Amino acid sequence: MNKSPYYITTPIYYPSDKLHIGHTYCTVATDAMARYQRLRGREVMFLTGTDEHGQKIEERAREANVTPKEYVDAIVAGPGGILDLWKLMNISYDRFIRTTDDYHVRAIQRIFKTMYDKGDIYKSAYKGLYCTPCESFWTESQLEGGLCPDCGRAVQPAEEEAYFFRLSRYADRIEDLLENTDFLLPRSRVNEMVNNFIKPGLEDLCVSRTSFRWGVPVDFDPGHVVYVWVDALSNYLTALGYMNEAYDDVETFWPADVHFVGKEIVRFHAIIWPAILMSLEMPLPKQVYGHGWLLLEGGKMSKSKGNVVNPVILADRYGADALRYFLLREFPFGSDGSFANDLLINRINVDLANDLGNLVSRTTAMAEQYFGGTLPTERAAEPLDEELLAPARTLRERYAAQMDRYAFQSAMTEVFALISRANKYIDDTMPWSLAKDESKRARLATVMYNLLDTIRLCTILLLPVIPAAAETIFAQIGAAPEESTWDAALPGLLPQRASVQRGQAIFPRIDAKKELEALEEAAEAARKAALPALELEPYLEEPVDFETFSKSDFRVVKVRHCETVKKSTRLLKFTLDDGSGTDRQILSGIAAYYKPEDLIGKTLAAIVNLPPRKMMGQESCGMLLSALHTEQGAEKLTLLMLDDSIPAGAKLV
RNA sequence: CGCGGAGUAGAGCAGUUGGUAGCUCGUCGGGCUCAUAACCCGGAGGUCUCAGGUUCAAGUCCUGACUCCGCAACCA
Repeated sequence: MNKSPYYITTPIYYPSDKLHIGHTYCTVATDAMARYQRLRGREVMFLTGTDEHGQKIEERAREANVTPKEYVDAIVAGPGGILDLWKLMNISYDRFIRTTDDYHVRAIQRIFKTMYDKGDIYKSAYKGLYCTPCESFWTESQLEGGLCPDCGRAVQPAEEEAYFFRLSRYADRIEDLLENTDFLLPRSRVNEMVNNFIKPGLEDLCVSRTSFRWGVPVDFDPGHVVYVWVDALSNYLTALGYMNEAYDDVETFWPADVHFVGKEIVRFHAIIWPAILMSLEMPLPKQVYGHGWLLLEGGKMSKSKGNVVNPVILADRYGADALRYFLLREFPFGSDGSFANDLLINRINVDLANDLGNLVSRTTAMAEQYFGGTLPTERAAEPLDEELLAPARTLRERYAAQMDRYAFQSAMTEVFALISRANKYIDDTMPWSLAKDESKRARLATVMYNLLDTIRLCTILLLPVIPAAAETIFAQIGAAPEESTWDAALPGLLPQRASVQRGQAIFPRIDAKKELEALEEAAEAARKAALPALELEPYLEEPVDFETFSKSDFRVVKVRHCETVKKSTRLLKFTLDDGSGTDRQILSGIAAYYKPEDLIGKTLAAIVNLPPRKMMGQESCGMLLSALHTEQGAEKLTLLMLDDSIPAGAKLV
C-alpha cells in the first residue's frame, strides 16, 4: 500500500459575496478525496482558502464604507461566512490560506522579485480601453455596445505602466505538457485549452496594476500591486512555507497530487500556473482536474438571474451528509449537471432513506428481536450467501478504481449496488421465517451476520462522502474503529459476536411535496432579504423654473366619500371637499394600499388644476399626493395625510 | 467556417477500451411483512437527433446537417 504524502487543493475562492452551491460542490469533492486518501492510509494535506485582493473587493468595501480587510474578514470569518459554511459541511481541511495573511504577502513579494531577477517579469506598458470614471481597463470583448459595461460611458484608448510575465517563453513546454501527458483532466478540457489559447500564441501576461491599491505591493516599485495571477496561484506553494517561515512542508508535500478547479479557471491552472512554476524552477503539480458546473434550469447559476442555490438552507434541512452525497452521486464530476430541488429530495429518499437507512434499520431491528442484540457464534452457510458475499469481496477494488479516477458518481453507484443486493438478500433468506424455527438459529445468525458485515463494509467506503452518518452506522452495528478501516473493507471481519445498538433513523424519509413548497418559500424569503432595504426614485436632474412650478395648484382636501371602482382592481373613487363649495371627484390607483372606509374624513393634499381625465369611464379632476418608496423589492405608497385642523381649500405653497 | 460540450423510454440521467441498451422517478401487475407505507420480483414504454460511412459487429469510431448550452484572454 502506498503511504506517501498526498496534497490536494481547492481553488481559493473570491470573497466578494457569500459562497453558493457551486463552491460547495468543489469543496465537498475535494474533501471526499482527501478523506478517501486518509482512509487509504496516506498523510494528507488538504488546502483551501480565499483570494482576497483585487479591485472588485476594494470597490465592494468602499460601497459598504469599510476597509477592504474588514470587508473580507466579515465574509470569511464572520457569522455565516465561509469558515462557518465549511464547518457546516464538515470539511476536513488541514490548512486555510488567506492571501492577506502576512506570510503569504511576504512570500509573494519574494516570488515576484525572483521572477523579475530572472528576467521572466519585465516592465512595459499595458494598453487597453480605459473608462476614466470607473478607473478600469476593459478589453474590446468586454464592452457592451462599445461602452463601459459598468457605467455605460465611453472608453478611451490608454496605457499604463505595468509588469509583464514572459509567458510566451514557456508556450512549447506547456503545449507538450497538455497534449502528451495526463496533467489536465478530464481529457476534453485539453482541446479547449490548446485550440483557444496556445495555438493562437501565448501573449505575455500583465501581472501588476497601478489602478487600484488593494493587493500585494511590489516592494521594489511603489505604486504597483501584484495582479491576481502570481498572488492567487502561488497560494498552493506559500501555504506549504515556500519562500516564507510560517510553515516547512514544501519538501513533504510538493508537488501537489491534484488541484481541483472549476472549468472556468482551468486556463489559469493549466497554462499560467505551470509557467510560473517553470519560471521558479519548481516541479509541476501532478494533475489539474477541471470539474463541471452545476446549472440551474438549464442556465448558468448567477446572482443577477436570482437563481443561486443556498447550501446553508439545504444542509440545515437535510444534513450535510445528505447534501454531500447528493452532490457527488448525482453529477458526473467532469461534466456539467442540472441542479434541482426535486432531484435532491428524490436522491435522499431513494438511496439514503429507503435503501441504506432502511437496510440498517431493518437489520438492527431483527438482530435485536431475534438475538437480543448480540449474535451467537454458531453458523450455517448456504450457497445463496455467495450472491451477496462474492460482490462484497470485490467491491473495495471496484470502488477504488472509480475513486482513483475521480469518478465519485460511479464509486457511489458501486457501493449502492451492494446495498441493494443486501436488501434483496433479506427477501431471499426471509429471516422472519427462520426465526420461527428453533432448529434454524445458526442459519439465522449467519444471515444476520452477513447483513451486518455487508453494512459495515459499505459504510467504510461511504466514510469519505457521509462521514458523520457513517460513524453513527458503525455505532449501531457495533463495528469498532479497527473494523472500520480500509484494510477491514472485506467481508468477514466483523467480530462473530457482533453486538448491535439500534438507534434513530439515520436518514429520515422526506415528504417531497411539503419540502418542495418549503424550499420555494425559503428561496423566496432569501431573495427578498437580498434585495435592498430601501430604494428611492431617481432624483431628477433637469431643473424646473419657478414659474412653471407656481402654476401647480396644490390644495388641502377632505374625503367626503370613498369607494372602489367597478371592474377595477387598482382604482379608488374619491368625493372630496376642496373648499370651493362644489364636490370634486378624483380617481386614484391606490386600492392596493388603502381600504376606502379607512379614508373617509381624512385630510389629504391634491393638485387640482390638472386637466380632467377619464378612467374606467369616470372623470378624475386632479391627483392626490402620496409618498412612494421601495422596501426590499416591494413598492410602498403612503397618502400625504395632513392635520385635520387645516380647512379644506387651503393652498399648499 | 472562433473554440468546446451536449442531444439515449413520459421526466431526469449513466453507459470506461466498439460486442445482447441500463438506473431513478412515474405507470401497470405480483410478492413479503423484518423495516423509515419502506423492501423484493415482473410487465409496458427507446429506429440511442438526422443522413451517410468504416466494421462480422456502432449509442460508442469517421464525415456532414440540425438543435441546445458554455467559453471567447488579463474577468476569481
